[in-house]
Amino acid sequence: MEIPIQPRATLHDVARLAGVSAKTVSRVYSGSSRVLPETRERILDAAKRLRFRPNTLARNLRQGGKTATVAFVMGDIRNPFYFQVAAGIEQELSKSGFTMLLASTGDAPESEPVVVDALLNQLVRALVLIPIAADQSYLEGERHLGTPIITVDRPANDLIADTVVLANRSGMAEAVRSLTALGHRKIGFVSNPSEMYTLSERLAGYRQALMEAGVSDSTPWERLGNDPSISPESQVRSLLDSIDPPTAIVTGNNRATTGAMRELRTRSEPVALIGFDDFELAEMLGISVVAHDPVELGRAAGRLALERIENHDGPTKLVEIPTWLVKRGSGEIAAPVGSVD
Amino acid sequence: MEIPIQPRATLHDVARLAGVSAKTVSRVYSGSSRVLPETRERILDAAKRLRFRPNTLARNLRQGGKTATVAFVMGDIRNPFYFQVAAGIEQELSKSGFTMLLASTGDAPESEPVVVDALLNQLVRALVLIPIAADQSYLEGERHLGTPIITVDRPANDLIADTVVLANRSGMAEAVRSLTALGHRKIGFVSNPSEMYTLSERLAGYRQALMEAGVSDSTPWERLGNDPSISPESQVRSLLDSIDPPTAIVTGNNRATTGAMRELRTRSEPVALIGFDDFELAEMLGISVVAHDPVELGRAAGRLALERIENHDGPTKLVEIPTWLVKRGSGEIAAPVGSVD
DNA sequence: CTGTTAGCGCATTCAT
DNA sequence: ATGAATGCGCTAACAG
Repeated sequence: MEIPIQPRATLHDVARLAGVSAKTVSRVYSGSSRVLPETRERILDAAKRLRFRPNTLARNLRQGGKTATVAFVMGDIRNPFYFQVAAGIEQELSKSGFTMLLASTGDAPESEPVVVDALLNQLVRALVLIPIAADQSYLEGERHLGTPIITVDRPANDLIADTVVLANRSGMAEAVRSLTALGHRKIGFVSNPSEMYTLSERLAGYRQALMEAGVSDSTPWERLGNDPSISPESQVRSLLDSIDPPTAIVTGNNRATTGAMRELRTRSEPVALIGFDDFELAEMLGISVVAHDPVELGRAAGRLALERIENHDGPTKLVEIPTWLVKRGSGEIAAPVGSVD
Repeated sequence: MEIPIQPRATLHDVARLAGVSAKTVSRVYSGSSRVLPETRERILDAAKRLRFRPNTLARNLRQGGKTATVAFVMGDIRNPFYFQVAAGIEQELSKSGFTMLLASTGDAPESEPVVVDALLNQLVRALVLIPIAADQSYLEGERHLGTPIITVDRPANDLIADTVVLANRSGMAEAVRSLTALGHRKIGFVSNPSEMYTLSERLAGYRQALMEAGVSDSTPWERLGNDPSISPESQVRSLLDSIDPPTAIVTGNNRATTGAMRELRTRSEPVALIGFDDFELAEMLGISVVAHDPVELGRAAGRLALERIENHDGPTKLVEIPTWLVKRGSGEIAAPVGSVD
């Protein structure tokens, strides 16, 4: 790296070398107004020789302090789900020439405002956020400054903002209905600790579908994992070992599905299983799931951000990304005859 | 969203309201020099009332056109491997107050220069790149302008740059040695089309270990998947159906491992299998793999970027991230007696 | 400890 | 079609 670092050329340097004024060079790069083809040539030539690259900072400053970036703040950066979302956002933004600034809160609620603030200082044009703090009211000020705020995967608390969520409730309800249609009535719900909002929505969908099938109290078969130290496996175990074990199980998320599979593998009873969230080897393993497209979640958020940047007005939007039931066998096991009391 | 958007306050607005000069306000926000506690109070108070947020654009411009951002350009944004890398980069950068600008080339080699250029226009302080174009010489100019360039996962072509790669060769060699130690000599190498560099390194490690075990020509057992339309399954099938089938198989990457598993499941012959790249359910499925930490790959790249930003000089660095063999059963199947001719 | 002057690199007036 | 002044918001360099 023995590089003789040369200073960065400016408009003026290019102008001098090309024998024109700075403004003319500026015109070439803004693209808008017309420049004589031959002077343009001379300028581009000079720019190339000087490795000129217009200073976005200065340009943006002059144009009213606006950048072409959107911030995305997520929780645990290792969670593949969030990265799929990030992928979607980036995909959508790049179509419009925007770039994405990415940061994570490391899943620490108290760091959310800090991280968000750091990004807002970069003068982003919009903020996409997976809310993790208890409360997003600290963003109220920024919102009044005209920065569009979009939350993903769950709504913000104490803040008006556009939101993109999965069809958690209806997706889970569909899964449970497919089980009740096969005669199941005793259906376990297992979820390891997960974010409150999505869990409660999925649980609501589960209860609703059971209600429709005539099961009014499903609490005996619910294992909600409020205690993080209890593994999904052990929850499934407790279900199956109970006096009145379920004939089918639905899980509230990816991790719970894996845990359930692990436990069911050690059992001989045929228990139907439908998971929430698809995963890579689910097809090979024949696991039925409520699938969805996390990338689409991101794309929707990206579009929402761009729309708001274009036009700040209009009512708050709530976008729901569809889920769909993928039948791969594990969920298509009929209830044993006589299993319904 | 019926927000009465208020104009953004500037230093001067705050100064006026607090009854001081702009510079004093500036001092409060730069933090460096001392300001009388009571004036500081007044200023912070005024700032809060005006929802003041220092304009990073202007600040950076004034301070020499430098931002606190690093660009990361990756190929296919849906590839979880790259996102793990991104996670590592972000993790490391955020420690030093830098943020990451993220963009993807959508795996289209011809778009790499375009995407890179867009990010460089944002005046990033360093560029981390997963090279995908045939040639990175187009970055020579930027390098001379002092922008550190770090490539990840594979070296750049025709460009001097710091590089972080996996220990592809030694990792694969270790896996193959563990098989030869169990008596295997006929070991298949299967890889679906993957990036040239990593594949050739892993192949080299495979060949080297076989050489050590006295197998000088392994080509009959190599299935390199240069044709994207040929699935790993079919390659494994062709191996097992050959006149002299292998007693063990190593795969060149994640996808090939899954494919191999799929095919081996349909077979009765006990064939040892070791995959390259770990995956979520490998443990549950008992698949031995050459594991590595993609996040660490990113962290190393992030550190390298920060080092170079601090100090541009010094020799080009090549960092190799270790891999390790995880024995879960599938690779610990001894060769059948008499399988060595 | 605080204020004044100047200018970062560029684009928006208004000229010519 | 091109050029000259002016200022975006902020901070370095100097005052005082």
